[in-house]
Amino acid sequence: MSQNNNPESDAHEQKPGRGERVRYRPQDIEPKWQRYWSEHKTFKVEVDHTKPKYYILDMFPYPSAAGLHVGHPEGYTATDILARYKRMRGFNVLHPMGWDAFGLPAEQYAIETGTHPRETTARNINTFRRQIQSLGFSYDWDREISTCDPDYYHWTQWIFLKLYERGLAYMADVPVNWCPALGTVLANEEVIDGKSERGGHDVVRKPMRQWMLRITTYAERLLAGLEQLDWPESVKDMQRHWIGRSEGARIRFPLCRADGTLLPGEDSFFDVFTTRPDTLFGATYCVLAPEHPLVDRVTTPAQHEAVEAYRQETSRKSDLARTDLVKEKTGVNTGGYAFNPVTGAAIPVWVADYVLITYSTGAIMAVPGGDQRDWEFAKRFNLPIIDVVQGGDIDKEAYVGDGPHIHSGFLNGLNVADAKKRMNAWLVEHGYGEGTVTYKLRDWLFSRQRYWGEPFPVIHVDGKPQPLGPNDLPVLLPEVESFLPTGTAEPPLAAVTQWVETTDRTTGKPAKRETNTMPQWAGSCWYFLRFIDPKNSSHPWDAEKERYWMPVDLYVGGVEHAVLHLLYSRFWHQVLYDCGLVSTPEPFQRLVNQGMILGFSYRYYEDETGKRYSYHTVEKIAQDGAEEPLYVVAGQPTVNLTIRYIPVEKVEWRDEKPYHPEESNLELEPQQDKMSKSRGNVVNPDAVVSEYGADALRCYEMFMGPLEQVKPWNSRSVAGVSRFLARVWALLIDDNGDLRSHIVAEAPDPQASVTRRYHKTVKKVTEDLEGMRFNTALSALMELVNEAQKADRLPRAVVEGTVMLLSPFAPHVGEELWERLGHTKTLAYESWPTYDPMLVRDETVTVPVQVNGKVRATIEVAADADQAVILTLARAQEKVQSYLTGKTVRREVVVPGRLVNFVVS
RNA sequence: GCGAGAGUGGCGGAAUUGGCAGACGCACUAGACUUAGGAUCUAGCCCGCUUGACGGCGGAUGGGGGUUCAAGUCCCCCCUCUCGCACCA
Repeated sequence: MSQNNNPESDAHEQKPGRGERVRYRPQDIEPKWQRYWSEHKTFKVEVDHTKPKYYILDMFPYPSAAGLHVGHPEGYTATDILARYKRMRGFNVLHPMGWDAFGLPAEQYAIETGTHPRETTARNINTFRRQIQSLGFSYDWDREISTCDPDYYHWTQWIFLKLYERGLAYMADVPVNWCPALGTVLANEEVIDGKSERGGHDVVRKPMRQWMLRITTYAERLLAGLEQLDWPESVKDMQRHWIGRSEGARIRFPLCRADGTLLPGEDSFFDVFTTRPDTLFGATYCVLAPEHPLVDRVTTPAQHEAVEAYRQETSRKSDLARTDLVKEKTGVNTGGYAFNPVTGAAIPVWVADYVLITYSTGAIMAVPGGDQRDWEFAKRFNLPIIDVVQGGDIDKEAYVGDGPHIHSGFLNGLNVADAKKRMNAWLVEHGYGEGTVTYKLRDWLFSRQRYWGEPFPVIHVDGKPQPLGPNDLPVLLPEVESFLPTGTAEPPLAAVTQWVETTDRTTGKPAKRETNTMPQWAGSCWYFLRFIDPKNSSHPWDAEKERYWMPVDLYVGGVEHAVLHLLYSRFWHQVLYDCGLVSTPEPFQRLVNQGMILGFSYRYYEDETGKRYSYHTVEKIAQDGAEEPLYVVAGQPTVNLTIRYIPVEKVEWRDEKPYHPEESNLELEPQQDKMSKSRGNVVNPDAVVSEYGADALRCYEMFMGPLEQVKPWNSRSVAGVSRFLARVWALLIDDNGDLRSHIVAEAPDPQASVTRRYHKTVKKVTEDLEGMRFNTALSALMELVNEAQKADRLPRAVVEGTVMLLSPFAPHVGEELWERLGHTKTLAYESWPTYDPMLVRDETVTVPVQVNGKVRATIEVAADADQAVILTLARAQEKVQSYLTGKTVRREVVVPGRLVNFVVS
């Protein structure tokens, strides 16, 4: 493997510094301490009932071929700082790292190159591990796990069996997102605007036999469980929206003829869901989704052709086109009728794609007077609109507000809430439906037609799925000849005949193995439980260890997992809780999302002929319904331009402005974008480590701004933080590499400003760490160091405390200085410094004196000076006098220790 | 369209929650030390007016209004940006 990026290789050839000064050299000390931690297993933990536990977890990465980018260490640094801080506060800290190692890219790479995904994955893991370890994180590496390891997926399969036992796993024919280019089915969340999330290939709908997990059974609990979690409100909201609970009623509409007589037959009806059962009197037509099974039966021969044509048309439409809001509503009359149970009227049944087969029953009753979508449809096709709730103007739009019901028989005069109750009772009484709850959440499509995933512990006997027993686990992933998709919907495993063909142990009958594999989410649904007991070969985890460590106290990761990973994990955890296998109903007590780190990119524009344009001459034209605007040459709207990027390192800078390297007068447009190869704005952490060291990278990532915030990477600022670490170094170590002689063993002088600053800093850093305000904690440390630089004597206690305060942020510097202070073992378990509350308060304070709210003078007073003293002193100020003479003092505001304000006129 | 969040110097960002706006850092300017500096140190650095200078005066937290002795912070209206969701009946 290439050693080019190894932080141990010395990029900075020693220019003999003047007089051979011994300076801060991260290249020397960082590998030294990383080796120390690793050899001494400094961060190895076990259950210890004498200490409070703290489980702090990072979302484990998918080890991609690209390696770590600077976004990863942001969250990892934050958790590492807290892990180190908590250890020094006496907590038994569980802080593990592992790999989410099954996944599409390794398999796609295998398809392209024939390299086994296992090899690619192992290589990528090694890179990731090396990079992560070069940053000095205090993980307990003895707990490292990988989801593609049979010792791990053994238990993923085991949990699947638990789900199956409880009736939560089943097979069904579902219209799935079939992606011909990838040769696989994608989950809804992997499809964006009708294209595959990865690669942007076309996706079509196709019915297939699939494994499903009944997550909908847990909808209510997944919703309720959110209440007790210490998570960002926005994430909870996203989950609530995703679950999408809505209360309403199920109403049965029998099919009928134009004259209102019912059609015969068991299946001559359809159900609709409505949140507004109170508006049933205003239901003037019904709409079935084009995919609705009853469409054929409802459609009259005369309308058959038109309906068929419409269904064909919609099936070809992408989801994007179907949900495009700007377009007009479309639909076709089936010619059939439904019986409005409350009015007795025969109302027409239409087919329209604004009704989605995937939500609820795939059919609606249309109340154009009370629903804007129905109103638009009714206007378009001249369907009747009845006003059922007073308060709006149905000539202009549907009225969705509250008000007394009209034209509604027994509901007349009631408000919406009462009318709903009344109607629900009526529906039950007459057998036409009932009040009910519907969720947007759908059952989880749990199989993929892929090779690189967990095999299902299932065989098919006589065409029926049969779970294997726990002793048959793990079902190992077999070797395959080719990773190419079979071209059909058949998964690659189907081609491994020897593996597929098996026998049922209990009956001896021939059986076939399930050839689908589990989705990538499976492994990440429970990895935090395996970390608790990663080597256990007889159980997924030990129950007592689970009781000790769970729940995860703090979970840090990107917002991109706000819904899916976090919802799926919660679902599995609740099931495991019901099985009595875990002791907490929720897995992650506290969640924090780190903000994305952006990179500066530099763009220009190009037309078809290759002519380049600067952003000064380019105009953006927003397009309806499209994400990206159109770029044209200003004044020439016909010339369509393409965005081009110049990689950061190739940009030419003149007068602080970026220019094209080949066209020197072409000024580039600086932008802050998500880091990506195509934009040429990716910052590689290895490069930062080799230039400035891991401690500087860590500190810079924290110093950039609040953790949760999106923020741009600025390479020059890393140097500033690196200088700070060098100043800390120089504060303790002289040019010969010895401890500075002004560091003295004497007790700190409580009057010395550095002592007071130190105590304030202990307080500030401690509070900021508790509140995860790493940026302000670091600036407080910088202020302390600036102050300490001015002192001619530094008490040892202050110096040691300062090193300890800094050590969670810059652990290598921390350990090295700690050692040079004469200590022989790691500072990782030293007691966190404390402060003296008396020394945190200044004895005297500077108080501004305002006249009419403008500061005119400041006075120095004792911190506890009373109002009278302050006022007398304030009045005595010459400057204040000059503003008071000739004026009447209307009011005197004195906030002790804060300010004085004279209100005069 | 709906929901959430955010707008503070040239830049990243601070501001004890209503009390001196701009901490800390970057960039920049000047100086010192240097054979050298993309090293280090010292000082300056929101904007405008004014002063020979010390200084003085005024303005400023997206825009407008309000409450208050006092507003970046609280209230109302508007604008912009970011991120989710998006025909969910």
